[in-house]
Parts: sequence; C-alpha cells; structure tokens
Amino acid sequence: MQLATWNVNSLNVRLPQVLDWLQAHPVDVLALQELKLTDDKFPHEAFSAVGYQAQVFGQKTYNGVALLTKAPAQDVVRNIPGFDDDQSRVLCATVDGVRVIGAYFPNGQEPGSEKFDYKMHWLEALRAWVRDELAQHPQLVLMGDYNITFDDDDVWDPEGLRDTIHCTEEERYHLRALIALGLHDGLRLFPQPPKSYSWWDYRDFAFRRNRGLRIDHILVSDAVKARVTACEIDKIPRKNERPSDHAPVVMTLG
DNA sequence: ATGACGAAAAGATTTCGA
Repeated sequence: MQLATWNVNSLNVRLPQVLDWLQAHPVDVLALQELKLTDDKFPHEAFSAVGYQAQVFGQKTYNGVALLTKAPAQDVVRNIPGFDDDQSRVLCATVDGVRVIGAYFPNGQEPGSEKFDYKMHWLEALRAWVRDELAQHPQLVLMGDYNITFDDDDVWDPEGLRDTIHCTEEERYHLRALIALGLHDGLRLFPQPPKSYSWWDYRDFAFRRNRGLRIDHILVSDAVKARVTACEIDKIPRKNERPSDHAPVVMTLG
C-alpha cells in the first residue's frame, strides 16, 4: 500500500500534473491540499478515468482538500468535529483498513497575528480529535501540509528564519505534542539526503538554490510504523513548468 | 525595509500564501 500527500496550490492549474503524477505513481491514497475550488468544480471524471474515486471538501479561492483513493473511502469526516470552522482544511476516511487524515494546517501568517491565534486554536482542536481517532483506530496516518518545521534541519536558513512563521517554538510545540500522542515522523524513519525540503518559494530561484522548508509531513501510528518500508519526497514535480511550490511526500507500507 | 512569484477575485490592483 502506498500513500502520498501533495499541496497542489490550485487544482484548476495543476490537474494535468496530478494526473501525470498518478500515472507514474499509482498510490492507493493521495491527499490533496489547496484545491482552491468548490465541490461542484471538482474534476471527478478525470480522476475516475485513471482509477480513482474522490472525497472532496472544497472551498472557493482558498483551502480545500481531497482524498483520492482506489478503494472506497469509509466513515468520512470533514473538518475537526466540534471545532467551528468556516475553512475547509481536513478530510478523514478509512481506506483499506487505515484511518487516513488529510489536512491543510493553517499558515499563521505572522506570530502574534489573528491568523496565528487561529492556527494555535486549530492545532489544539486537531490534537484532541486525533487523540480520540487514534484510540479507535490503531492504524492511523495523519498527512498533509502542516505549515510547521520540526527543527532547524527542516529549514534552509535556521538563523535567518529563527522565530519566523513555520519555525516558532509555539508551532513546534504543537507538532511535538502530536508526536507525543504516539505518532512518528515518517520521513525520518529512513535516512534522507541532507537539506530535504518539501516547499520552496517561487521567488528568487529558491528551488534551484534549495532554499526550502520541510513543512509537509506524514505522521504514522505505532501499528502503521511497523509496516512502513519507505518514505521520500518526490522533487521531480517541482521541476515542471508551472509547478506547485510544494513537492509530494510518498510513503510505502508492507 | 521592500520585493521578489504565483493564484484568484475583481476588474488592474489587491490579498494571501509560506
């Protein structure tokens, strides 16, 4: 079984690339973030033509998430139950016996801002809910665009970006608190090339210079960890014409 | 200190992302 997560930064723009990628990487589950389209605009036919069904939780202009699956998605949940939110950020479903949560974590914009407060509250609510899901579903995967780096190894310029958004202690506390629920950072279960990032700014030739951040993650429960045989970032789509600024992260289970 | 790039809504600039 293979799972992947990819922030596509507009599915309207990136649909051909997502279809191409699926042909080359026929994963069982692909979590998409930043669709930037409403449910009625979702290209179901294009995906069914290549063997995927889609659970969609869209939104106009911003946010929007989907779960593409080969097998049917069961017990679907949209957003964090009990957390009142007008932004479409979370889709959860059981696929092939694995509880899969695809999430687009809030950006937070700037420490101290209203959006940063929202991010903190969202993270608090997410953790309480994931704790419950984990108790019911030992086989659990939480993947998506976290908009948080674990530590300096996830940051191309740790000194220059210290305490800036994605790199603050407050955000990293919440990431560690998710780990403390009994989750594991999938990528670091395996040796990775140094300076492995999942996002690069469009500006200033950041990708070419590998000036990036690792903010897209796949976290797995103990039971899933025991099955993981590989996890990697696929940088190839970032080299395309009109790429997303994020690269997919892919995990293989035995 | 700012903008640099890209996407989208609105309607050519502005807001947001990260």
